[in-house]
Amino acid sequence: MPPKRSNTLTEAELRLMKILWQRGESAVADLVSGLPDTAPLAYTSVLTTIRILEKKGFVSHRQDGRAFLYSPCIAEDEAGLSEVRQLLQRFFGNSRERLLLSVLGDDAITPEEIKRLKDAIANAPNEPVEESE
Amino acid sequence: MPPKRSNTLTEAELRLMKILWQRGESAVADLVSGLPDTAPLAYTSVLTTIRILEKKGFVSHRQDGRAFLYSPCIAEDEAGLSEVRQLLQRFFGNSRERLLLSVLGDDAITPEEIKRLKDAIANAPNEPVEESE
DNA sequence: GGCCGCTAACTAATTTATTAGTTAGCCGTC
DNA sequence: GACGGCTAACTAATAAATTAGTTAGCGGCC
Repeated sequence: MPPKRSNTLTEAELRLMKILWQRGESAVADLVSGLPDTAPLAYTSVLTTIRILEKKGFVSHRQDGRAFLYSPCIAEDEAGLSEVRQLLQRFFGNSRERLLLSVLGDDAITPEEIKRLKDAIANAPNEPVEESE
Repeated sequence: MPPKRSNTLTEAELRLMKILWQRGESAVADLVSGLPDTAPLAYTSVLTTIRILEKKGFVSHRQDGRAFLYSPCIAEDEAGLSEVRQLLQRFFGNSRERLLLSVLGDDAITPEEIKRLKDAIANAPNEPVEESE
């Protein structure tokens, strides 16, 4: 059995999604010009990747004259959360506590960051936030 | 440019690493029998993957009679931390706070989990842990 | 001593991921 | 009305990932 299509964003896909999240609805030419000069891509390369993103359901398009305008189907936050859940499942037995302990135990963390984490969790509600009704 | 070899563990690779972390030094036959009956793999499939893991530097082997015994080169914690850093870089602009806010904002989190996270961070030192000297 | 079974090594097949070239259609310009 | 430039669609090339078959060597068993 060959590898099945990833449900997460690959590097090339994420690069495009970041531009879309930043710029909003964009034509392919916009995406090309939105790429950093240090790592440009050919128009056709971007087109190929964005069509894969559409097949995966991460973006949709509408026609505008001759060109297609692409929009993200999920927000950046949602994509990040989806990746966090993936990580939780793969490496932390779905334990958010174990994930947090890993973050806290990282030698590269600074005291200021630890303080910010403490503040963030202090302000967290004790119940998960309900969807507005 | 084709995709460059991932620095992270793929699904097939992670499955084997988990067995190695659990069992410690193992022969290929041990890995095969350590796989769940619901998703077995052929001996040669495991062998192929474990050799890729060795090429990537995740495992090393020593000879024991005719067989090779494979051991993990990194601990499960280290591998998890490495993935967390990857996630931070890819989706959270290297902000641990933004990652934590994402975890806390997950609808699927339970009040008990939030409490455990609060406890965990309350017990965290204000300075990153120094290596023992 | 020759055969059986286990091992690692090599080969193979399929799919995804990444990058980009070629093609064909449309629209405006000269 | 033909040409140039833009577009999407199609094709292509390469490497990685996943799974597994084939080969060759070595040791033990009858």
